[in-house]
Amino acid sequence: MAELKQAEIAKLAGVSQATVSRVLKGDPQVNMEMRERVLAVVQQLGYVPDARAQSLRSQRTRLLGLVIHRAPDALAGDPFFSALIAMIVEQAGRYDYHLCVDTARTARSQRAIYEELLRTRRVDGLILVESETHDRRIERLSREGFPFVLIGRYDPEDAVCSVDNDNIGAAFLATDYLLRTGRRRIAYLGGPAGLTVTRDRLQGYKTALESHGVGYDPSRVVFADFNPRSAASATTELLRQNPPPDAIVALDDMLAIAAMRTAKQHGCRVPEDLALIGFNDSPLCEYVEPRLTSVAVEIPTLARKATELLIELVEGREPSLRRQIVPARLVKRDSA
Amino acid sequence: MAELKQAEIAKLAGVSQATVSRVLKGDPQVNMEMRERVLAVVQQLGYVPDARAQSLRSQRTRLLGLVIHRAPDALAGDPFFSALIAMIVEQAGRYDYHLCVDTARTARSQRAIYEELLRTRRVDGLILVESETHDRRIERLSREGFPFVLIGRYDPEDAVCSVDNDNIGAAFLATDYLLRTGRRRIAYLGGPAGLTVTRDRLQGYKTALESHGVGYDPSRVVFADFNPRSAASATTELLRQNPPPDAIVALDDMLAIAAMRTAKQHGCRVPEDLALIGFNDSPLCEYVEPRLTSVAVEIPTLARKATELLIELVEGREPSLRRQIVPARLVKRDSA
DNA sequence: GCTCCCTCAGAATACGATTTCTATTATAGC
DNA sequence: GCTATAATAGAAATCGTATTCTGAGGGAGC
Repeated sequence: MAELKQAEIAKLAGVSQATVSRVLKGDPQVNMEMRERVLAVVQQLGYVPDARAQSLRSQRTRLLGLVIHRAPDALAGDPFFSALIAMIVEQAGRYDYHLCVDTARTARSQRAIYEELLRTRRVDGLILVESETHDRRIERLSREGFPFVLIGRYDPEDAVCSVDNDNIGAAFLATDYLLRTGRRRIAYLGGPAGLTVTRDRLQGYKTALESHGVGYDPSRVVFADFNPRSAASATTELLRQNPPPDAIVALDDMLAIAAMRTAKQHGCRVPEDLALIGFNDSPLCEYVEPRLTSVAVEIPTLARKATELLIELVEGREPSLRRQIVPARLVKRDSA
Repeated sequence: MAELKQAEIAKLAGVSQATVSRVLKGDPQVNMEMRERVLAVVQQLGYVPDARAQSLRSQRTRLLGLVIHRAPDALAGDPFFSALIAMIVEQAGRYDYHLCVDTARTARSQRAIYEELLRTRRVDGLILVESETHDRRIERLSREGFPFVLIGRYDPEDAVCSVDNDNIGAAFLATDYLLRTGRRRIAYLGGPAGLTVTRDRLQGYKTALESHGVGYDPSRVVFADFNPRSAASATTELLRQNPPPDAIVALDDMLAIAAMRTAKQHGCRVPEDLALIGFNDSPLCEYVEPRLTSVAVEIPTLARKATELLIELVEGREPSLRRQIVPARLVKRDSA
């Protein structure tokens, strides 16, 4: 099978190469007879245009980028990301885009990877997750005018396109529920302190406490990295207090489950002595004992909106809504 | 910031564009003085070559493809794939390759996506997972001479490059362990019957039974799709038998955990009445109650070898080993 | 002193598509 | 019947880099 190019098709169809291109692009300026002649040959040979050449000429790769800021092993067990990736891929596919996934464990390699993706023009746009409160990537990308969408929130820059869970509302929901069911010594187990999501949920937690007239006690707030050891030691710190908390709102299900294990090891009964609420409503929740109550964030919606928004930016349309909030809801199970 | 091209750099450094290209490619045929002059300008302006142009000219995109044959929602909760993706990305990055992830839920879209990735030359090579016993993708790719590596095994074609867990050995390990601990009515809960991995592990299971002189009973073998309902109903089918099995070897941890839940709902005690062993040693195992005994497959090793093998193929080197087997080991916990 | 070869850098071309420009033909308008 | 205009397809330029081809200059060998 000889290498297929538009030139070959053109020769076989007895037209010029420009015409072949026009037919394939659906240009209306080409008459029926020619169009059919070309399409016949294209069909017969199964010709598909070379994406590399298209990319160069059109300055578009039809590739979107997703960079995940975690070491591969911290990512490995996390169902949030496989869901996110799957949904973005799915959604991008609808518009004929593909997804390029990268990871970057260290801060240095993070910058390098953004530099590379941006400068080499390998991708048309980027989806960012796990933003920090002062995020150099975001400032950089904004300055360069490179299309990107944030999954999460970013305060300083107002023009940044973002799609976010209603994290403040979600944490409020969880904390409020615990308060209503009689808990009073509610602790907050956050992720890394620099993450926007950690701060937003802390905010919702505080607001709920206030609305019930329960004092906010900073010693009941701890932070952990996304690994079991860190989560366990943070939980232990909470449980050692006197009196110990009677409930924990955790940043995500993995942390909540790690806390559950630790609590059990300390002889705590869940939910009698300690109520637990996680985030993400991951499949895990159903499988642990007791089943974990969790705040469901709609990952598919999040992914869909982010992807659509990014594609709008990439294709130069002005998005109708630059910031979108996806509501969350509490899924009650047995742990709280 | 004006558009940066080699031509601009060349002008500023007072050399030809060809020289700039040569310097950046590390061509030894260019003397020190010029090299430094060019590099100075490159550094100063932060110039990085355009990947699209490089792709067209060199006929290489430096992109590898991974196509996952599951509906996004079946993928969502599965930690195996996030681990796999993370590790492949990591490994590919070492060689300056990126990863493009696609999903394809239906058979038709599967073929379309392979067609597309292959014909458009958007990726340099493909990693295939979850191969079937008669896999048209594989035959197609082989015929076209397109570089690809299989994670899994494929019998008919001998020249196919693949990296696989020692699935037969692993299932033997699990089954043998159950037999040694006194179980006799051991069932096998497989995935979709067409998958090679389902068959290979069935093979190991059978061999172990035979080696202990325990008869193989086909009614103790059931298959399920990768979703909780399917797993639950397959398990129920097993438990309804008389006498019911006293152990289940499941194809993966998700299935094993689904089986565990179902068994509990039927009033079965685990492991007293029913022992359970899963596969993948995912983080889940630690979190369920009782903790799940599982066969650990080394996902990082698998991903690393597959990626390295694929890159060898892509770059036209003859790989030293076309088929590699990664050993598995049993991680004993509380469920068996 | 001349040739030969070697080193090295610039000029030119190729990669495969898209798009602008140009030319041809047909049609309309008067 | 002649020009103005549209419709349409071919020719040519372009995207930014890699590489082949070409030529200039210098050193070695006789």
